[in-house]
Amino acid sequence: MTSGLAEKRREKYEAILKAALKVFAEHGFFNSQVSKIAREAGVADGTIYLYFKNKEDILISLFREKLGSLVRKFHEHVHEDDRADEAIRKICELHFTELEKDVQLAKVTQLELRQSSRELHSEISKALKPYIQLIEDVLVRGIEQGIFRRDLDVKLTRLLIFGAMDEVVSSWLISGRRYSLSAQVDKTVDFFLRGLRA
Amino acid sequence: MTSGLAEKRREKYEAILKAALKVFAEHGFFNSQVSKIAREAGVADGTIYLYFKNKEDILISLFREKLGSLVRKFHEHVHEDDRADEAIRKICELHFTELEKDVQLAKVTQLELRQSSRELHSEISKALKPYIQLIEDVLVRGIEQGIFRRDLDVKLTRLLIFGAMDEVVSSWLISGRRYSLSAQVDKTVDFFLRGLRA
Amino acid sequence: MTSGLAEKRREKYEAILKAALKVFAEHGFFNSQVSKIAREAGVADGTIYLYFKNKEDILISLFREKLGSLVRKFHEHVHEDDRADEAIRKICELHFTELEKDVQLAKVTQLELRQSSRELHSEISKALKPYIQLIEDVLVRGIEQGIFRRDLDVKLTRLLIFGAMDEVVSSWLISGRRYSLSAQVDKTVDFFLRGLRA
Amino acid sequence: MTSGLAEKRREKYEAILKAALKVFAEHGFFNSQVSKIAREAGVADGTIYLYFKNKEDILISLFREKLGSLVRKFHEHVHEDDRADEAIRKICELHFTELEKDVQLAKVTQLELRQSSRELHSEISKALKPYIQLIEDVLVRGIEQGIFRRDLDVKLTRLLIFGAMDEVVSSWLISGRRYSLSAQVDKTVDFFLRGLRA
DNA sequence: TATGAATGAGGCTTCATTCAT
DNA sequence: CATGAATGAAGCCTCATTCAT
Repeated sequence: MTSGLAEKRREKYEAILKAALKVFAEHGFFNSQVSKIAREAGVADGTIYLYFKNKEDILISLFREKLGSLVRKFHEHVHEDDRADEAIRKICELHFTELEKDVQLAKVTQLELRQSSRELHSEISKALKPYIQLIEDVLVRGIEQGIFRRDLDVKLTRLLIFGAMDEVVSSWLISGRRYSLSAQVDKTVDFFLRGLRA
Repeated sequence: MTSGLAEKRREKYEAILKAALKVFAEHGFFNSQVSKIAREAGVADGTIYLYFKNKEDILISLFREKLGSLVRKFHEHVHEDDRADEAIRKICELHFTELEKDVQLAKVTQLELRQSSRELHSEISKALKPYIQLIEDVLVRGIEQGIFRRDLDVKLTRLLIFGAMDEVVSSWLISGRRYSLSAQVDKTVDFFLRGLRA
Repeated sequence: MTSGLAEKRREKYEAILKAALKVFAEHGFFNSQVSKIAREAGVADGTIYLYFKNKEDILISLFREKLGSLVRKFHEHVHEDDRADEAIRKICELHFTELEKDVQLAKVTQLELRQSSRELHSEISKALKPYIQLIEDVLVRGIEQGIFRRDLDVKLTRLLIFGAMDEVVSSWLISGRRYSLSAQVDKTVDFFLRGLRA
Repeated sequence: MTSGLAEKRREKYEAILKAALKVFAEHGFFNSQVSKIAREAGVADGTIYLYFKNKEDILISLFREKLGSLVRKFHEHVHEDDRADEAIRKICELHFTELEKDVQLAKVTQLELRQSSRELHSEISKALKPYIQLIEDVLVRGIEQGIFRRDLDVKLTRLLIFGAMDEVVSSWLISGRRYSLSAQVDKTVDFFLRGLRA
């Protein structure tokens, strides 16, 4: 039997994060009040501070948790022995479908990702790093497999790929999600692979 | 001699915007105080409100002015009879060199571009529209010139290109500008053109 | 023991109103700062806003509470089966003695009663209505009892009576309360009854 | 020929007062901005301060001028050899018709008359004094003429009369002037005279 | 005299955080 | 652990008044 106590704690922790995701997505970080998150989570204002250091810590934790589980999902679906071009397709597919499934996460990711505070920035970079790294790994593998060009600058190219996908998601959000995001996968991947192939 | 009155007004208006750019770049919109902008501009707090409706209006005006002059610069350098591939190169070159020259503008663009407030968002989208449109125009021209693929989705592709460049700039900023941004032009354009060419 | 929670809340609510009464009486609504009321009430500035929507709401609530309890007092002392002329005497007596007892209330009533803001005005009219109505009821009863003239315009006359008493109080306040207000009851009522009697 | 200079000055002085009357009547003293008065008067903000010490001085001057001319009008129409009861009728008639003719003055008189500041209060009392005194004079004369009761307390009764009329005007204003004010003269005077007659 | 741009003190209100229960 | 009332610092904005032109 797992500890009922720690489990209870974990549950409330997640309830608060879920509430925060909703509130941040709706109003943005600076226009979200801790009290609103508390109400949404069904706890008292003070309770928040038993689980998080401060308001910013909520956002950071949120990114860590959410991006962590996203990255895990990528790793589950992209394997070392996959062909690199298939891996790139898989990555783009996951990127678009996962954010299409979880609009709140998409909003927070796109709208709050580039906020201000020093601490925030480095934390978010840290949380994103494994994903960017995954893309780089695939690029390296593709070169080794002879599928991608040898002269690729993998550090630069991973940014081009991530940024391009990121912008497609942002634009889709700003448009009010008036079209299918996942329907953009094929054309996007096509553009990438032409840029990558040997 | 030309009207000293309107000129004086224009000068102060620009002094405030210049101060705002500096303060916003350093602290982000929500962590910037109007009083700090006033001090930086060498005017009284109240003076700000003779030139701007409120704090948000400063940011919006800043975008309008800065992006407006950027877009003008693009139009000066990219001509209708240019080869589309050369135009793409020119765009990327300007994008990187202009932001490398004006780090504060880069910071505000990257950090504040995706802020929250409804009004803000639509204003910024409006300000960016002509640039995104310019990219699209070049793509269309490229297809007409037989240089780019006929099956390009220009609406999607303009986002891929803009997003990729945008991410390179962001990453460069986050890195603390430890390398040359304009040195990335060649490899970036190479990647683009492979994705675009017929 | 009864609920200490709601009781506590009520206590603080009344402490703030009491403080507001004092401050408003001394400086007038527009020259009173919320911070001064808070200090007088022994609470933090922010606490005020846990009990009142804004500064104006304090004044409105003050009127509602104070005039409400005044009106209640009138109803306790003036009964349906009283002779109408005795009822008029009672009303004037209470009007003068109650305001003589509570100078701060008198000041706020006289000085702030006719302030500007739309909302304020209608709220105050609403709070005063039952009192003016009480006077009218007594006039109607007097006519029915055959004590007062049948040709009285009760809507007009209630204003004459209220206005006359009101002015006596104002003048007494402005004079610096250099004479007894309640000592004016007999002569005032005498004047009224001559005007009313059949 | 009168001095064109002083005349010009007088004209602008009155233009500002007229503008102030309009603005104060519409928004109340505390919600009226000096700049709004200036705009209404067609002068620059700074010009106001060439004619008035400060904002409060505008209100005080306004009262002095307006009440002064009102009082003059009363003196023109009420003569020493009139019967006192006719004089009372004349006073009430003028009170109602003059304020009915000049709604702005009525509003300022009723709404701003009892505002806060120390200086203001005493100034207004001073400006009102001659009018209240006029009523008292008539009362005294009425007693001498054997028309009014010998036992009248003239100091008190002048307040009752003024207050009653004042309230009728206020109520008429608050009602949105939905009925004729001057139509109330007969019944009002009837009430007064019953209270006064020997 | 007249202007009106500039000033800057000051007030209302919000909200992250604390702490007594 | 949980609560939520209370705190009080801080910021945006207004507007009476001044002064250089």
